[in-house]
Amino acid sequence: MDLIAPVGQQIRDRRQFLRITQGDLAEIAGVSLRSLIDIERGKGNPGIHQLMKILDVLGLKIEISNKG
Amino acid sequence: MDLIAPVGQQIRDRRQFLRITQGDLAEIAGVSLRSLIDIERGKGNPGIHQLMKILDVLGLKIEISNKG
DNA sequence: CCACAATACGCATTATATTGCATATTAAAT
DNA sequence: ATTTAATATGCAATATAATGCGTATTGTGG
Repeated sequence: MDLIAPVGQQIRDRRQFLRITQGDLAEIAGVSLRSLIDIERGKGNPGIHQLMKILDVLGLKIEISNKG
Repeated sequence: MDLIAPVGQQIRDRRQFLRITQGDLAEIAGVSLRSLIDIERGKGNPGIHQLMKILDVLGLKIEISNKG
């Protein structure tokens, strides 16, 4: 049931592209390092707020679209 | 702090387009009617699983994209 | 190899979402 | 206008996410 794994991967990819650590991203986004780690790893079930705080810092956003 | 209001609105729009009730959608998606109501209204902070269960039934999906 | 930084995980605590129930409000149909 | 369905809200109970701490593992530069 690893529904958010792809989302976590995208977050990680983008973070690494920007060359910032999990610790820094977590602090800037205002979430715990622990939470960010879990999200990147596709663990758990983050709230949409939590997710948006992180995406915001990375210059990303959530979109709803039709399924292929 | 109504971050998910637009998401809720999209869910509602799509549901109404499909002419199903909140009760039916909630049941099919496997979430409580109460939760669906709150999400459509932009209240609270649903988990991504919760959200995906609903989007799935509606033939919608979450995408991560660059911010404009 | 060694030291240091970054990432990861188990566990307990705290914060918050989810749910059900009762009840209210709103909308639709006859 | 009356009845019935649909949508909405307050509240209490339960489930689950978020966090912090300690520690382990992995990665990286000297």
